[in-house]
Amino acid sequence: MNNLLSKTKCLNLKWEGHADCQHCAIRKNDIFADLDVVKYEEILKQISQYNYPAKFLLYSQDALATDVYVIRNGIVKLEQTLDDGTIRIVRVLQSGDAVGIETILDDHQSYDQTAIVLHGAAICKIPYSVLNQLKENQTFFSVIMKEWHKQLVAADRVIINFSTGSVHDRVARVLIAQAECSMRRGFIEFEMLGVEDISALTGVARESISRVTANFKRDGLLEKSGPNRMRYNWEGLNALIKHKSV
Amino acid sequence: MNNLLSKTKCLNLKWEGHADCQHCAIRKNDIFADLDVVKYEEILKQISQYNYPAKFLLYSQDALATDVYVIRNGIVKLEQTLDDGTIRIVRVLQSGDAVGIETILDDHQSYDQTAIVLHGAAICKIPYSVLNQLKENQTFFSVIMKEWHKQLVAADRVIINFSTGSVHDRVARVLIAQAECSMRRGFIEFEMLGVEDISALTGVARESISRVTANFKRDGLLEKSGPNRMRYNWEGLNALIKHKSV
DNA sequence: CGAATCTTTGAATCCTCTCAAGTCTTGTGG
DNA sequence: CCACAAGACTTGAGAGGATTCAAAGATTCG
Repeated sequence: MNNLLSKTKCLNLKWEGHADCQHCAIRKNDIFADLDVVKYEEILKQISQYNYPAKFLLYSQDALATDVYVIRNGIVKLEQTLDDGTIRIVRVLQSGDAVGIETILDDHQSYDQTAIVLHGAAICKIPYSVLNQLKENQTFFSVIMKEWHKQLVAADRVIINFSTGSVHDRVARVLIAQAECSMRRGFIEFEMLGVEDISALTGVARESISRVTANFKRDGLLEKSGPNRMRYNWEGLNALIKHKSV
Repeated sequence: MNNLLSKTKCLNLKWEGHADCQHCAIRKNDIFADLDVVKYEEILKQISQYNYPAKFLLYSQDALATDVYVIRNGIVKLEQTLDDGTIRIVRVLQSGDAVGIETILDDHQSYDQTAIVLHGAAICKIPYSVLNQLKENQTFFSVIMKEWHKQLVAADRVIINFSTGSVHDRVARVLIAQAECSMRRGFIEFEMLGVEDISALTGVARESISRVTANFKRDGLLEKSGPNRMRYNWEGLNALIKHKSV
């Protein structure tokens, strides 16, 4: 545990003010899409927005669940520690996703996982009290359903794409997922996950991950383009998977 | 796909009448825990209860989501087919769990997985129309939240317990989960999952599963006690895992 | 009872892990 | 701004584990 804390950052948060939900880019996916304007003002004040640095610990497993976080920009991992101390990432969440959605459960217990920011992220923090006020709202119901659903899809992705098949395939699928994510934003390069994280995401030894990515680089599928940044070869990466499909 | 259908059963359902929610053993976990009695009667009529045999196909991936099923008794697997034809079980659901909960999403799309009954199961079938009527209800909100949460816990269990570590450990954890399930009901034996299913649950080759279970039998941890039935050695099984911790 | 399906077992190969050492990065303090 | 230390990544070699293909043995169900 101390070990974990020593590797994560916890201080010096940049306060970005109250959330500007009116102009939020992801508001179409947002919890506050159809609230009436009167209640809107009061509720808004309780929501803060921060820029979190990489490795920032949002909350840890078993801590009291007090806030739901909504990712405006960036990536957050949810990880769980096994009996033998192994860490396994159970989902990777992105722009528009909710982090710590179990806060909304009535007997709002503790968080199920530890949430850590992967790449610098802009995140809104929504206290339980706000969520509680909204439970009467009709549209809130369906929006929250969708959030739960997104969590499930993310968990299933870890099972199907990242925990199945050879190490070669798993890593290829992780990279493709990363590339897809930045392709959507028009980039041809992405911030690389650390070997440690890919290992925790795939359940494969660090060294094995390293060997495979090294091969990808030699084959011209990946190319370093800066600190922690990779330029990728989209067709090449996808071909790795496609070839396998009988 | 045809291959799949040929292995599942679809016919000769025994109609068990409208659900008897008043006397339902799992009603404390049930969707209808706190509904007022007036609406109760109308809604009840739309819910059917069946006894499904093993291997029964409840619905398949991509079929239109029309009903949520609630397991009163038995086990249901949710599986997903990968690009290369591999089948992976993404969760195993039990008494009290909801199957096909994505039905409740507003744009009620298709099912995300294929649902197949593992061991004979008593299941209630709840049409979308019923769910839709209930969305106004306050307590319905929190009950449904819990159902989503249970799904996530089940998915995480597959990642952490069944997709991590050596084949030996994964199989041991599958057996322990099965044993736990029947221990809760006071039995010292349980219905064994087929090799095929354990394989799809752990992402490990059938033959490897077989080898490991064969060893468990030799070591006196498992003992055949009937067709598909196993008597288990609780301490022995758990010791397999405990020893590994640190 | 027999056919079809599912399970067990063997042997060889391939893959992945482990341990260990060396290289490269990153962040910090002088 | 450079140098150093800590941490992260790469690489090698050997051992152990898992997969594959193939064939024999059990079970189940009609």
